[in-house]
Amino acid sequence: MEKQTTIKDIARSLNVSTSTVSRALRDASDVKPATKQAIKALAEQLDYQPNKLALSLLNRKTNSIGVIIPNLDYVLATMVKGIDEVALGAGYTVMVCQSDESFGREIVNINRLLESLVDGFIVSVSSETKVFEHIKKIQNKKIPLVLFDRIVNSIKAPKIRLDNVDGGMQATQHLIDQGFKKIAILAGPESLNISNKRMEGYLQTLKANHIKSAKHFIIHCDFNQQYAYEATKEFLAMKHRPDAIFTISDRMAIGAMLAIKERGLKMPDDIGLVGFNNEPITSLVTPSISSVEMYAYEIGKATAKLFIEMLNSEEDLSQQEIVIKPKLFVRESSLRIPLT
Amino acid sequence: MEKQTTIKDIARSLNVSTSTVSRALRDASDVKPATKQAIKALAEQLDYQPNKLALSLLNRKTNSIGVIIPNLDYVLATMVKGIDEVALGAGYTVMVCQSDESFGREIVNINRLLESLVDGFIVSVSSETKVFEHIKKIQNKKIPLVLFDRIVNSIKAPKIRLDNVDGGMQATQHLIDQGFKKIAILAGPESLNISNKRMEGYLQTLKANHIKSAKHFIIHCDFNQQYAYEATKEFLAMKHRPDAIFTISDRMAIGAMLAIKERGLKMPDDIGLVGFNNEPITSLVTPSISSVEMYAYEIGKATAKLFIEMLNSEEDLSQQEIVIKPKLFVRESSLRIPLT
DNA sequence: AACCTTCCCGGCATCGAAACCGGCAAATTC
DNA sequence: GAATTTGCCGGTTTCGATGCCGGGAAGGTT
Repeated sequence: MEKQTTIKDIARSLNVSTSTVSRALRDASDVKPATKQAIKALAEQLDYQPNKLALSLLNRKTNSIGVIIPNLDYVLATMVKGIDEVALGAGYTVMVCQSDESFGREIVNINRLLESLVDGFIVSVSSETKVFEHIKKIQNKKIPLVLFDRIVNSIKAPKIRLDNVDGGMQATQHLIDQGFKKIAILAGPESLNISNKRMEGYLQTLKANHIKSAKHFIIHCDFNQQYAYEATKEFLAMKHRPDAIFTISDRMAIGAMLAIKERGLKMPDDIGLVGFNNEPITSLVTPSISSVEMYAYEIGKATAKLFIEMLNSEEDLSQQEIVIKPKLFVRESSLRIPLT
Repeated sequence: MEKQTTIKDIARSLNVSTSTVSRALRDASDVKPATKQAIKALAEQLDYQPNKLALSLLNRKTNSIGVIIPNLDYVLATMVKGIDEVALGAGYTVMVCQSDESFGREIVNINRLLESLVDGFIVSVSSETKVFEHIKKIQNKKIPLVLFDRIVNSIKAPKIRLDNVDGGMQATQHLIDQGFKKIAILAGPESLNISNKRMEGYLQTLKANHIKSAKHFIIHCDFNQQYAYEATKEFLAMKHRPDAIFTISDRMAIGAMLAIKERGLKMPDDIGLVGFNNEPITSLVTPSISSVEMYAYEIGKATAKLFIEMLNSEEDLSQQEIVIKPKLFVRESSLRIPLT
């Protein structure tokens, strides 16, 4: 790494002061046109680029955003794309740090970026995260924070999330409408809000349809194909096994599908299946899997917009909560009665 | 954003100089134990964190790496995970910037990070990138650069890549061994090295087996399911259509599969199919698709390791090229003769 | 000739931290 | 008792860029 051209180099070469160079490059009025031109020409020639670090130090502003996410799966990668799109347009550089669903990594990542590297944080927590001191630390330092997707209710900050309850309701109501009677749910980690909300939608819908929910029809497991596969085998081994399964992610739906196929059961005749996220894979497997679209790209864009609004506005946006409506896409795995 | 605690605040509070505070916090020997303890206690209490910007400005070192990638698909996300893992362990913060396969975005991203924000670059180019001035700019500034996956031969820099020729050979030889005679290839953009190398393996293998290659059995198209779908329809509409297709990515293989199914052809009996990347989806579709594993996570880790080695070593590593061997995973889409 | 504008530019402080140098006092050595 | 060492600490400079203040020179006004 070589020494970059600085304002001093230009000043020395032309026998002017650094102040003059600075003024000339910023097109200030009080510089003699001839001097200004000479300075600009030399800056161009030497490929001068102002040192962002020096400016950040001076202005206490880095023009970058720290994005903390639990992993880089399809949904989050799509959200990051949305964030990126908006942030880049607004002149911000995005620092993506994934914590690999590890609480420790999440803390390390946040602490690193807290060292005056970013102007604010956009955070989605890991599934291991059960205490939130590291996130409150951000707020204690009065650094802007926006939560998205996997939000935390106990933290007062602007939030963007899917209407997960509604997603759970759409999926469950659809299964009921299709004539399924014994609907089980493969829920995610109990620590995650999104998991519980989707389950809440499931429970509410059962109740609204006067169907009793059964504890043994609820299994919590990690967002992981293998766990879902095994949990589904549990379901299928029951004496009175469920006739439909709602999984709160598509990866889990895939695991469930494998277990169902292995058992020799047919979808949707023997058993129905609905997933969540509407990943491309759901329409590629056989049978194709019904799934709830969560509009990840839009969530990403809305998050970045809200974040930038927060930076520029004096108002307290911490009560703000943007809720995106999901939409069920019906496919073969749950379709017994043709949709009208 | 509030003013952070600085070394000066501590100095003022305790009526010592900033130098003393600095020394105390770095555990230098020549500070009176009592003073040192008082300083440390106050620093702890005020939650003092050294300002990274100031240090970076002083030391000309940011301890962060710019990772420029064309998108965040499964393979690249996996590679980024590998890079992250190693970089984090070595004390570096990773700035991931995806250019969304856009040449313009790639330039913008690189220029932003060039403004003294990173100690070096790890780059995989976009499919639109045909001139490399922006990458040479990095080198002109003598900033460390490592290329990975989608490498550029004309640039002299350490490189980590898959043995793409070998991957193409494994796939093609396998199809030949399975009795396929008329093997077509769905190649990627002609501008991309990885695409051409995989095709080179295909051509070499045909030649080695005394099979004539046919121009109309080669179609170039973007890494895109839809394009692959349409290109495959072209193949299938031919009078003497191919009896096997090798696609250089799994997304393309999926597109091909859809076209094949639509035409009512059976795999592997009517037509064989081999993809590339070994994404999870290949084992989930029906029939499952044979694919070439490229060990993305390992490539990511190797890349970060080489990069860090480059930073710490005086040697010229620009001739270094690490080549990872791929491995074909055979599945239903191409298996006519049981493997022994 | 004295005064005032206007134009142009340099000096200095600032941001936060650390390296370097130097100085004062107490403790140790001869 | 004088000389030297050691412990402890402060001042200054540096990194790159900008903002503010002030000042010299040229030109115009009375």
